[in-house]
Amino acid sequence: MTAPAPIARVMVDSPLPQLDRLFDYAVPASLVDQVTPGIRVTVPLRSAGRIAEGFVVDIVTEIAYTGTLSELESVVSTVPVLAPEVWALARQVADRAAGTASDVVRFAVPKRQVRVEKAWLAARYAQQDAVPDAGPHAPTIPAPPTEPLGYPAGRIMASLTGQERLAVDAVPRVVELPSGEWVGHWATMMAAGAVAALAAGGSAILAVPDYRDQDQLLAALAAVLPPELIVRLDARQSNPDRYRAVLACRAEVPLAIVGNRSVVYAPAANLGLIALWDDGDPLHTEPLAPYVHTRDAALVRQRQQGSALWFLGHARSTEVERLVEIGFLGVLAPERTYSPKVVPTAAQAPQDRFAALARIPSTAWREARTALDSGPVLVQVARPGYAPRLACDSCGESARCGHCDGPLGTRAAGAVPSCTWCGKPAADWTCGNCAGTTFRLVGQGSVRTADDLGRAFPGIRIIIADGERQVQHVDDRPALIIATRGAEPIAAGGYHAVLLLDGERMLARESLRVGEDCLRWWSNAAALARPGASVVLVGVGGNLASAMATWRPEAYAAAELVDRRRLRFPPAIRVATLTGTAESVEKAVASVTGLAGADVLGPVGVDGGSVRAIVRFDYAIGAAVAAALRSEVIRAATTRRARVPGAPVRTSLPTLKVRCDDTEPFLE
DNA sequence: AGCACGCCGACT
DNA sequence: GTCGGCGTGCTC
Repeated sequence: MTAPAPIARVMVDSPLPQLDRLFDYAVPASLVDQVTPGIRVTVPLRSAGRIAEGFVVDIVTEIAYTGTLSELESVVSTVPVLAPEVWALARQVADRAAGTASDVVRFAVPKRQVRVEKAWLAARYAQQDAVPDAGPHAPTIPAPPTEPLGYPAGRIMASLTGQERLAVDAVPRVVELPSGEWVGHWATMMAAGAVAALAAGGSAILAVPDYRDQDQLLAALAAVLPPELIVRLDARQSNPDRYRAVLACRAEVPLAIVGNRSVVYAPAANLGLIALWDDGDPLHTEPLAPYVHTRDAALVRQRQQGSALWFLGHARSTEVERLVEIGFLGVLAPERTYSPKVVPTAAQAPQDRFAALARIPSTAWREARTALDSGPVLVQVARPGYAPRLACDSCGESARCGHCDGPLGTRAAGAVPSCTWCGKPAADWTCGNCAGTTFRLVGQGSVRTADDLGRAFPGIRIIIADGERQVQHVDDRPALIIATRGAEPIAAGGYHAVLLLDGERMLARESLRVGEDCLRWWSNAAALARPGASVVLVGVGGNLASAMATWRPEAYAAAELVDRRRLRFPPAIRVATLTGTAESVEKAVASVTGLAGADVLGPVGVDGGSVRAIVRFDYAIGAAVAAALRSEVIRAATTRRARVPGAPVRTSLPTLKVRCDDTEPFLE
């Protein structure tokens, strides 16, 4: 009796939706001992001639397919780069988003690096040959965290052993690490979660939105874990480094894996914790198809692998609030209330002449004046540069770029204005409306605010921190730090006062999420203040100001969610935007209109002759809607468009695009 | 994507 | 009769 011939189930590495399923191939005898799940192979596709790359995702002996099987063409390498749990994750994430698994696998598996693979294989065989347990470098698994960190004793460890899903209210403080570096308290909390996971025998995936956050987290981790247990995996690394990191994740020992959004796809087989910092930050939204938010990928993965799941933040996103309200997430709050002293201030005319000079209200000016006697003061502004906008002096029209029609701004006092879109300087500008040649400045950027404050506070050190001038840390000496939102440095010991200046301007942005975003920007800045320091919120009232003043961001999120439910806006429901030819969008709409719990807005015409429709659907029918839309995408990709006489024979543009859970579906 | 299969007009 | 046009559909 011969053993049944093995059959490899292969995911073809192609972006085509019609190839997004498994293909079965006979494993030739010459390759049998090399073929394992996760390896890269090449396979013939559609009779001889065409060779495609793919990943073996499974090896079976029986399949439903009754046709004649082709054979695997070759093994690209024996390194199992697509871990089984990552494949399962990619499949389900793609299904949920009506996308293709190979699009998701792109985030999980970097481009192949032969040198890195060879080094990894060599190290693995060396390890296998070595005497077991003899490694002098065998890392010691850390003991569970003992520091209470402001949370009830034992809760961190309990959440890991109980595989709890939690919204964690971060402590709005900065803390000093043993190294002398100051970081947000949240970073030490995430590090504690990682230590707890490792102590319980599982790896931790820690996802942060940007590199500044990542630096804080890495510093906090370095204080509690040996470096060999920390893996950095982010998009800023070179491809070889990323590839090395992905392979390193597959170690026997549990690891702390740190990175930005795509780290959620890291191949951690034994997963103890997935923790996300600041899930409301738009950087957690993947800008590539199928546009899956890190939060959603984490939710899928948590269910598949059964780890603990933490969403940490100062402000609570409406998405997390919804999950709390339906009982899917518990809440872990600090043992006592840590609230920054927030002082909402109307944008009243300043009485003080110095304050008038800087256009800041008297209250804010007084707070800054007092605080500057003893330490650094943070001033948060909305925009970088000098004047974010220019207007024609005679007719008042906004000044536009002569090349691309983008808005003009200035970067420094007296500087030649330049386009904020294309960057081209506009040396001899004439108004397109009235042919005027002089303009006036509109609004204040970080540089102009710094100039004004410099005059109001003569002799005070001024530091500007924005996208161009990155400043991560400042010391505890008196200084005015003018920072654009999200670029605030961390001050040793915390700021002695925080002024949030451009609230009105930030709120003027047209967005469904504008309130949430502002609350996030302001509370993240407020969390950099030292205990007892004043946080002055200028020119903002209403429930946003009271949410800040009472430090109850979840109350704001809850109220916001009530509105979204009433209006049937996300995240109360899910949405999918369908873009494409009138015919394909109509068909896709028809495929979901029969489902109870789905309704459609549009279609309406958009630029370029396409149309767009928005499907709103309840979470309960998400799988059905995504499946229906996905099959419409395949249909649109495989059936040829009806020929228009006289028009070009065909275009290679896809006739239907589906995007699920767009954050701003109703704008554009 | 590519490439084979298939069903209608000009050719030896 | 059949050679080849490209529209249609499939890929283990």
